[in-house]
Amino acid sequence: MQRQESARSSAKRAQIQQGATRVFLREGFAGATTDAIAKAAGVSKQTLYVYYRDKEQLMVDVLTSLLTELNRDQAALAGSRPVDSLPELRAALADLASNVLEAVCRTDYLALTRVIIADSPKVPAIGRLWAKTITGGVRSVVADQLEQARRVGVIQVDDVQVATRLFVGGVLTYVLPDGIVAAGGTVNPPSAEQIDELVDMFLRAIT
Amino acid sequence: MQRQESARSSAKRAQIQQGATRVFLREGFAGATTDAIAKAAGVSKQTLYVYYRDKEQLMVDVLTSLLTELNRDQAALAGSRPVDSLPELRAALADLASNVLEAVCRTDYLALTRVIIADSPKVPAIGRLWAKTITGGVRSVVADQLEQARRVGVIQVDDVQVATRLFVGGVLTYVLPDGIVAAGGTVNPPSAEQIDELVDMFLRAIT
DNA sequence: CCGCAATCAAACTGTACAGTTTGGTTCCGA
DNA sequence: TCGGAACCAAACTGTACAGTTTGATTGCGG
Repeated sequence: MQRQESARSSAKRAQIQQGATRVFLREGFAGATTDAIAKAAGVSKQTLYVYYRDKEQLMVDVLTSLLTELNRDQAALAGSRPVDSLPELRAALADLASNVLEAVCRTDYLALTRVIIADSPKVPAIGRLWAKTITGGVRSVVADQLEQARRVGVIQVDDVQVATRLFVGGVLTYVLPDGIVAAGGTVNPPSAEQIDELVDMFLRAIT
Repeated sequence: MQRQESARSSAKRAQIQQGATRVFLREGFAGATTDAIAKAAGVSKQTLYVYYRDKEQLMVDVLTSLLTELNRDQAALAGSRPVDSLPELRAALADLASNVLEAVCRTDYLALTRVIIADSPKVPAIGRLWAKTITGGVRSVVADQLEQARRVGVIQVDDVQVATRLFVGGVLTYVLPDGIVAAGGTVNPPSAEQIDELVDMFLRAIT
């Protein structure tokens, strides 16, 4: 039987998680020393090993938490309003795009992505979780929105999946490839005008 | 005065580079031990340090070579035919897309990307080189093609840059986010039909 | 107030690895 | 055939670090 964790000890665990998160995102797996993690968490190294078998399991826990949290945020976007006119769809897509871009531009997020990419060969489970929750998540939100618009005849499009890829790809390309290699530097998301232009162009393709 | 390198010694250097390339792409910077590199290159560890000051400089050299080589390949695509009709543009874009996707799907390339992303915080120069040559390179090829088509009136589009992003993003999204975290596994590029559909859809946006 | 459980700091152990040193071997030019 | 330059294998050094051990300290339930 799994032993129940007391309030006190689960608080400690959270404290460790928080500290470890900071260090892992800043330094990556290899660069993060257990001493640094313990210090960042305000916890003795020894305690750290009471809660986690080893460094790898700690990182898996940290990344899993971050991903599920991000996934929750996304789910919030997901319940996006049904549309029944073109201007409404336009607004919905622009909104979606700017939300996603803002989220992605947060330094944390870029750091997380970098860490996952760097270490996914070592911890494939995390890579798969990432693919499912994040990229897959955004795609499914957009696809749902488009599918709904198609059903009510706002747009005409043969293959919603292809349309989704075109849109999501176009949006992400503003930030991803360059932002991810730009050391610690923040990336600035594109302006509202740029987003609008992209959305307009995309809509022309599917109306 | 810089001493001239003999034919013999530059052959050794190339040999070291080749071995190091294999190991770095497979293991990343941290994971690649100098012993493994020496063995893969068929060279004594000692010789390795005759040619390179340290591991970091060796990796910079390896990545720089790979990037400039890739850049050359791309330049070959760049001199793409001018078009003066829509079907020609369609064919040119589909061609471009399938070439790029094929290149990107090669395991080497994905591994290279992963390594660069992982280690760019440590070696920012490489990150910048990557951004300039690869992502920037593809974008500029596409932008040139579109600009030319616009000049001769084949397409109408306000902002060629935005259109370029939409297209390149749409194309890359087939492979990048998932392929890069999928451990060593190869990714299969999308079928010709999928590419065609994407191109058609894109063209509808800009005609 | 007692005693146990959680925590702590700090020192310790073992291993992995970058980079060096040593002492030979091969090969090439004179 | 000699001498030196490039190369080799293997052993060595120093450091960084994951994980452990030790022995003291705190704080809470009873």
